[in-house]
Amino acid sequence: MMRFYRAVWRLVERIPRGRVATYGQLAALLGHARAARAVGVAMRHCPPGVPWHRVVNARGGISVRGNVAAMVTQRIRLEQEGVTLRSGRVSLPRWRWRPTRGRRLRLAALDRL
DNA sequence: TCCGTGACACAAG
DNA sequence: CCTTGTGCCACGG
Repeated sequence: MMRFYRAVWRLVERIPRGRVATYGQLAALLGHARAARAVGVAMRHCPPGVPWHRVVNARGGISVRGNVAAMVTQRIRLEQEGVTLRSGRVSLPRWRWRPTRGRRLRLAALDRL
């Protein structure tokens, strides 16, 4: 159980420092283009160690709900990594993580867990 | 098996 | 820019 969530966490761990990915982007990379919401739920149950703060919504904004502390933490951590926010949003063209396809990102392998 | 729950995305107004 | 409304879907009860 929770196969999808675990695949999401593993993928999030691949996001480099100073870069961000969107919920929809991660879902698509996992081959579930329409499961962006599920990715959000996966983030809410993130096990320690997963760089959840590098995941933002399609507009580059912070989507954390009902948790002011986490919301602030995400902004602080992103800034510490050099990601700049303007009006609470990051420029996706500038900071979006673009994984190199091919041997490195093995979707089949990710899907298997 | 059915049903409610979201850290989504996108289109309208 | 903001606010709704709608479509989507993995998960757990």
